[in-house]
Amino acid sequence: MRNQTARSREERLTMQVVNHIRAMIEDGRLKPGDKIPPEREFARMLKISRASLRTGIGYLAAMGVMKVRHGVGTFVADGPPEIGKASLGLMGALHGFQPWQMFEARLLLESSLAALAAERGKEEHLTVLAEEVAEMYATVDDPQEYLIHDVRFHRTIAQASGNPILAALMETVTSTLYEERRKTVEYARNLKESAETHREIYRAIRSKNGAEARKLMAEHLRVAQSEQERETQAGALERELTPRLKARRTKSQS
Amino acid sequence: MRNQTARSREERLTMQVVNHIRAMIEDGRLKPGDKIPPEREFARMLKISRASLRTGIGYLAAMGVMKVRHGVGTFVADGPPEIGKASLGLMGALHGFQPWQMFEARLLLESSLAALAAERGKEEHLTVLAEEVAEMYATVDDPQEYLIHDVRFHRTIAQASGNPILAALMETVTSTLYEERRKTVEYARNLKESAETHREIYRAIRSKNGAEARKLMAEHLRVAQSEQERETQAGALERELTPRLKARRTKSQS
DNA sequence: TCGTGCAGAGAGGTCAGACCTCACGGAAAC
DNA sequence: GTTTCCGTGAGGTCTGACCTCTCTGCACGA
Repeated sequence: MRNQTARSREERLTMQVVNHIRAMIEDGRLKPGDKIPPEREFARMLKISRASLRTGIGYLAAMGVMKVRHGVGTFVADGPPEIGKASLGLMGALHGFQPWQMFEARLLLESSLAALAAERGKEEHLTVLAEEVAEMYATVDDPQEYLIHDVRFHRTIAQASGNPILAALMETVTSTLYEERRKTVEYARNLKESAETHREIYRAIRSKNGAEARKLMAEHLRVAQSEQERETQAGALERELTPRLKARRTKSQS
Repeated sequence: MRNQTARSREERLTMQVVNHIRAMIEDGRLKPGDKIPPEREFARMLKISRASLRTGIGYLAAMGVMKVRHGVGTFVADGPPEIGKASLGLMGALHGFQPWQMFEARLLLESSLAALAAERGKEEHLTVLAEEVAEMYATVDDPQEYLIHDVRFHRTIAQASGNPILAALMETVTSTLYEERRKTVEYARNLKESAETHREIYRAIRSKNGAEARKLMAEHLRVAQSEQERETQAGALERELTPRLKARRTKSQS
């Protein structure tokens, strides 16, 4: 990787930066959580201007591969993999994605994920699932808190499936839905019932019953979908009846 | 009545640009294929420096929402939606994605997509599918050309499913696999048989037999996976046996 | 008439360096 | 011991000049 000026005519500097970092990741010089050199220094090392380096880093950041923290530094992402998470919203606006399509995608992914988790789930995953279920029961009166464990439960199943790609795809779809849910979960009812359902899913996975886990998960998500629709409506209704909350400008409500 | 300037604390300029363009897309001022104003002019309009504007555009380009063409202009993407396509490779290097996981994800998505296509496919989609199958038969002796129609066939099924989100997810996974395939397809055999399989899938979809379509597609992809593995091996083997390709001077070895 | 080639305009790509803002940690003040 | 303040390092933004790529249209020659 000396001077590969040969391909310079084909590759913009942005891509050179991306490829350089990609190479560093591939041969282990960079691992999730690592910090890359300061921009000024790195730019000098690569013999390019800081502006160009920043373009490349911006590209990687947009894809979720790097995480930039103002005043601190730039790091390699270390959380659960997310594929083009931020773009789903944009693509949605661009191509007119419908909510039901989102749910359909989720249903498909998660029910299969549950089945895989039942087949391949390790003891450690089962433990976490059990804990999250317990937490759900314990927080049925605190919707926001409940939601956190709900999300974790589903995320753990995704991990237990043993396929990080599918897990990442699920994360992509779910995160958008989750944003919406956080605003409406206050209007939820039957959280107890919801916890009950999660427990059943857990039991199916624990007993390695893939078919059952798939079926329960699918059903759970169907219920969740109609529940979400109801909550959204309830939220909209209340906001209409009590506009005193704040004349906050709802920037977009689809 | 705080304007957007109030949020400068919270939102980096990059995001302002992204949100501005997002808004333009959402209210229809921008549609796929449209060209945005030249950077210098646009920057003046938004009252920010060209550098910042470029950062924002770079972000959108990275996510596949915009397409930048040197010397020509910047456009809103107009092809089939792709979610974080470019990032899959990076994420793979970062989290160690395995080929079998890629195939598993594909199998899951495409078999369901085929089932949905059987249920919802419109006449126009069926027509295209039929054409592609015909083209496949016609190009069994030209692997590269065959591949093109192969890809189109699968893409059309995705479109026919009526769920652009799932289609986009499939596109994300498949494009990576496709890159690999293009290099090894030369070593393919049984393209005729492959065309036959596609035809059967088409027939299942045409007769609105979702279950059958799902089953055939799943089977097809399993075969495709092992075939890919064989081709890769064949390719590697040949490259090993004939290292002369690199030695410029073909000193009459044949 | 037709084709070729080249120059100019428009638009994105890169650069350099100065200055702003933020996060953090250690020193000074209380 | 706790709190406050400020220096340092790192990312964020700006300016404006210059480079490179595309496309187009006109002039020239076959």
